[in-house]
Amino acid sequence: MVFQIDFKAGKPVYLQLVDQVRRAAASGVLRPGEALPSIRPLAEALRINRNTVAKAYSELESQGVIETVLGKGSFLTNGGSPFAKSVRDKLLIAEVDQAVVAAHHMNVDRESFLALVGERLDHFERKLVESQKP
Amino acid sequence: MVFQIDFKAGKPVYLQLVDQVRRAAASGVLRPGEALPSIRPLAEALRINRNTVAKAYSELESQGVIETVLGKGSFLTNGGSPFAKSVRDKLLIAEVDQAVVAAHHMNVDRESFLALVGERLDHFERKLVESQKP
DNA sequence: CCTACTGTCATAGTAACATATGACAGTAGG
DNA sequence: CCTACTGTCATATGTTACTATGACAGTAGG
Repeated sequence: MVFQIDFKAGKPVYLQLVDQVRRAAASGVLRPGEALPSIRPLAEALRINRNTVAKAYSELESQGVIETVLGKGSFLTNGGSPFAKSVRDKLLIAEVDQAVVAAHHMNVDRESFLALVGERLDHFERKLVESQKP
Repeated sequence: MVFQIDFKAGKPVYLQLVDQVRRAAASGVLRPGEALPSIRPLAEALRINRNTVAKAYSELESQGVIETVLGKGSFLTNGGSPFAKSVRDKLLIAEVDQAVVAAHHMNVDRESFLALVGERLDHFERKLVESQKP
């Protein structure tokens, strides 16, 4: 698992890490129960501070993506966020709406947009299958 | 046009305004050429600072959503963002990916997700039609 | 011209983010 | 037990993002 930090991205570093771990989990690159890189080595590899990685992991734990045990490490949960369904639905709708608004504003028509969504779904499904082969 | 600010949303106030104006533009609630609320009255109505509104409008102008004339006001452009197509595509893909990852992570399957996307497209198309009637 | 509106700029204070460092606590293996 | 690994906490520091305040500049109409 290789992570990548962009300092001039405008987005907070710790949130970049959160997103990438979530993506790795969603695409199957990281599997349930699997251990994440430990804080100190990962911080060194990414050239960022221990506390920044710790903050990202802490955020991921509060989102229910990982579980962390003092002295042992952090591990992917077997899936299923801790959010109530209604809350999750609202979050998902908000995400979808943002993409839909962006498409509208860029004059992307319905068919093109649905095609793009299909493409991206395929893209992640492909990564998921690949990661389960070897 | 009524805007709504949530101070405990975690998201910067000026970006909340940007999103809402973009949504209003995308859904047709605001039409090309139409004047936006002027900075000071809007700031007062929303109980936020004039400069916060000004910053939102400035951001919207740099995104090509509105045009603003000193002493006259700010107006919706007749559409078409100033971004090059490739840049726009990357932005749109990033938006879509974020929604797709969220869906994956919430164990929402492909069909349900596509159904949701269709729903939200309908939702905005409906608002667009409604706003063009009267 | 003057007043009332428009947006704009300069400045300053507060909060968030990231880093750096040191100390502490639990776990595993020699 | 001791050492080396894990995560956690507290504190300090610098930078940047955000918000707030007041002064400035262009426009329109009486």
